[in-house]
Amino acid sequence: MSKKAKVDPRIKRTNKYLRDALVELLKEKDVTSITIQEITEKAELTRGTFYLHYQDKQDFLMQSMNEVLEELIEKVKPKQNNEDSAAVEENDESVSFLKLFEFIYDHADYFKVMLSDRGLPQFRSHMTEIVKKRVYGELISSIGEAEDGLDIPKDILISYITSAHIGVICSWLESDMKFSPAFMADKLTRLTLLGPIRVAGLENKIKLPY
Amino acid sequence: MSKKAKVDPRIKRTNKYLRDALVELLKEKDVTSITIQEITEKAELTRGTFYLHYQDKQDFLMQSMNEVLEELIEKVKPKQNNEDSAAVEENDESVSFLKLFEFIYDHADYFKVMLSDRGLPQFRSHMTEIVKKRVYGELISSIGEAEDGLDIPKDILISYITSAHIGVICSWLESDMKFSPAFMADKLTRLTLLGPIRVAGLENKIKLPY
DNA sequence: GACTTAATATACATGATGTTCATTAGTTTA
DNA sequence: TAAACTAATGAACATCATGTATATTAAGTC
Repeated sequence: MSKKAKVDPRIKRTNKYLRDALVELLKEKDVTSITIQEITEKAELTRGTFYLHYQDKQDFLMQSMNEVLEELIEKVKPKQNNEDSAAVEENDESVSFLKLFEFIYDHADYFKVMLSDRGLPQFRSHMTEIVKKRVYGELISSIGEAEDGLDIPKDILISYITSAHIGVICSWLESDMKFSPAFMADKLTRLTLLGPIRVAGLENKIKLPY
Repeated sequence: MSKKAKVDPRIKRTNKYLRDALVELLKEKDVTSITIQEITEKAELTRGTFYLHYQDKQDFLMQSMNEVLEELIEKVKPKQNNEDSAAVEENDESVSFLKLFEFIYDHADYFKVMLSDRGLPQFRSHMTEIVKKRVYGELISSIGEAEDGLDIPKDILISYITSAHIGVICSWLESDMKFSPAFMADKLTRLTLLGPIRVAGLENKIKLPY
């Protein structure tokens, strides 16, 4: 299983330049108004070189997005009970949310612009799918496949929790990561398990309609 | 106060044609790859006519978005205690969420594409701001301006709830409004007040880490 | 029916795209 | 180290969407 296929260093260099240029440009203007011209100029490459590697702008954007997000998926994936690594699956799920925040922290520049409305819209939906899988996993591991016993349609429940997560991540990025990844992962887990009102300590002050 | 400034019927007609064409095109391809050419073709207008009313594509998109969302804001705004309308402010907030779902239901085609990743990214953030205002209003009216007493940073709390709302709305649209607006508004309120786990009836089955 | 203004038809300059090909420069390997 | 590959460059070209301008026609207003 050849993990790395010995890719020409010039290609790696070119790709890096193009992606760095993209991130730089995204700080100034939205992805729609960025041209291939501008990207290659900032990368100090010829426009022809761009077309040597990508079909068009969309292709380029999707490939660079997928590269980052596949790395994220790998990092966030719960460890398998492999041959050597003995069963350490205890707090697996909350760990995976911590890893999520840590990864985003390490790529904050990129995530901040890509999740803003200047970024590639597909990035948000891809992120949402990734988080949804983790949320789903957390639920399943807690309650099993119990589809029916719920008092609320399952997809509404999952969408509520998932989207809440994305929103908290965005507001964290917009605050320039005022809090630590560990703090955020903890608060997010509590928000979901106890509900926003109880976590805020407002359960007495608020009028519950039932 | 002249509410309507007697706008030429030809202009109204043109605008309607352009916007209808946009929605049609958005069902097939994403907003980025739609050209002014295509819009005017589908609208059966000249390209010159487009530039008689809008500076460019972005201007057109923003104006049509704002028109719809300003109407939404008006509908969702809690009724003032006006001269005539006596104080009926009882369940004001949950009513406003119901109105939100009803409005979206009436414009489902538009909201569905605009909130998807084919739509205008600014539409999502604008919607988020609108919902955030309502969420904020609901909290304030329940607990007052109590900034400090919270066990969690206020902006995290608000972001959590707000984004959860948007997510539920999106999943509802994607399911082609499987449930009624009243059902959705009710479930959403319960999800927030009781928390997702309690609403699902899972508080016994799940391991609470505290 | 006269006046006003929106829509059309047409043309034009500009700029980004995507493709091609000969040439130069950097990597690999024999 | 020289030969063989292959990536990057430079330049040219056709195509297409954009944005602007203007004279003409059609629709709405008074």
